[in-house]
Amino acid sequence: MPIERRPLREQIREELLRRLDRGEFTAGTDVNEAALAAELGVSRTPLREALITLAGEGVLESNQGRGFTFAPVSRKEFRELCEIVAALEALALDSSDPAHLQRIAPDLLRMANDFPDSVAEQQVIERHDDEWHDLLLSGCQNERLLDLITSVKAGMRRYAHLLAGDDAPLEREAAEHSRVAEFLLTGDLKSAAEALRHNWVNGMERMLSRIPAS
Amino acid sequence: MPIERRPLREQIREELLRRLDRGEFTAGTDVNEAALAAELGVSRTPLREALITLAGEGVLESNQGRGFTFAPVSRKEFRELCEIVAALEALALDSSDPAHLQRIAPDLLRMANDFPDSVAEQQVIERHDDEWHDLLLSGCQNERLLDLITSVKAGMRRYAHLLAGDDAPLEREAAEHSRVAEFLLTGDLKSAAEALRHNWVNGMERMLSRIPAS
DNA sequence: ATGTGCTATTTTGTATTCAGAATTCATAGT
DNA sequence: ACTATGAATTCTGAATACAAAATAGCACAT
Repeated sequence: MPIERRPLREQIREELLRRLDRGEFTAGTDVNEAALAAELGVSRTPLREALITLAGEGVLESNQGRGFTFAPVSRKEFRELCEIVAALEALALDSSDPAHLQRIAPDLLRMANDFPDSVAEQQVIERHDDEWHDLLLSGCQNERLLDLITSVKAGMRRYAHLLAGDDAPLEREAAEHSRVAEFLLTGDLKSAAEALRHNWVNGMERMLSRIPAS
Repeated sequence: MPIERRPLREQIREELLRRLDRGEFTAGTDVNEAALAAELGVSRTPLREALITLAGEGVLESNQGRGFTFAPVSRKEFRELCEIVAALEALALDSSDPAHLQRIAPDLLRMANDFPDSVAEQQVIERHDDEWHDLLLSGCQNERLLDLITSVKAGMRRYAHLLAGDDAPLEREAAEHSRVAEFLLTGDLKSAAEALRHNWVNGMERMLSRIPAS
């Protein structure tokens, strides 16, 4: 097996995203580079590099002379992000091999049905959801598109922990995933893409109330 | 007037993009940080920061221990990028205020008609095209989407200079812009979005032959 | 001629240092 | 008490320094 060797900035970026998932950073507050670097046990240089990429993904904002701040959450932005991801995943579906989609449809259906029960911790639920979407897009040949989707989703991680603890959405989510999978089974791509978009928009509406009014 | 004060990394990024437009960097070659920094008259730190953001936008690739290389161009990637931008601009149109679109439609039409003549230099043509698209999206409220489009388009700049010198596409482009504008005039958003997508896909097909076969 | 192992050089990745901007805090004046 | 002014401090932005990895060159063996 190849030994993993990745630049520090990437590891830092991922660690920061993990902490974001856990809600360790409150939106709107600014980053103290020296303190954070010390906490992570690295120097400011690779930390800043990670911060810059995160700023490019919309997770942080950078203000001249004032450093980086965790971008404030807002219903407006969350709506915007959902619309973007919906469009991008729909495009990815569009440019996937129909045969492949039909092949993975049973797996998608199975995954949708045995969704984690509501007592599972947030982390598990999210991972499950991610895996479903990853499988869904596994046939997309447009690499740039897949990268882009990953990047935009990173920008949504700030909202992840706000969802935690609400059970109702879970079954709903599973039902919608099933719907998408069923359309794929019958080869009805158009409807599948539509259902997928509906999943995002609907999921968004459900979560919206949990986001503090700007 | 407020004095402009922007971080060095942004200025460097833009300068690099400008040079890319002029075809000063050949795809596939790697960046020598020290040399480039010296040439730009800055230190390696802000240069690397710019390189990292450009890598995030797909302009560069970064390999562990080997630094940054200008991402190679390929027909496949160009096709991918066009599809993405087409989808994103269509979404932007979708989430624009119809009234505003109808209001700017005459201007869009005018701009499309007095496109720069074929002897104009590439720079002028590109600027004109950009302005048209900027105006088109001026009514889009989805800020994240606009940022994303800008970012993806940055990734396309590597292909800009490959197009230079071909006249035929020009009139064609103008005609298609007119079509979009006319649909907007009549308020037919659906068709306008369709025509816009066609413009991207079509423009792509036209340019494809100019890209060296991977 | 080809390949292997070693050394020297170059280049990246990270740490540290330095200068200047922003913020804070205290003080003086109203 | 409240505002304005200025020094002290903190923090960022940029430059420099250092360590480790990669590359290139060369001698030597096959």
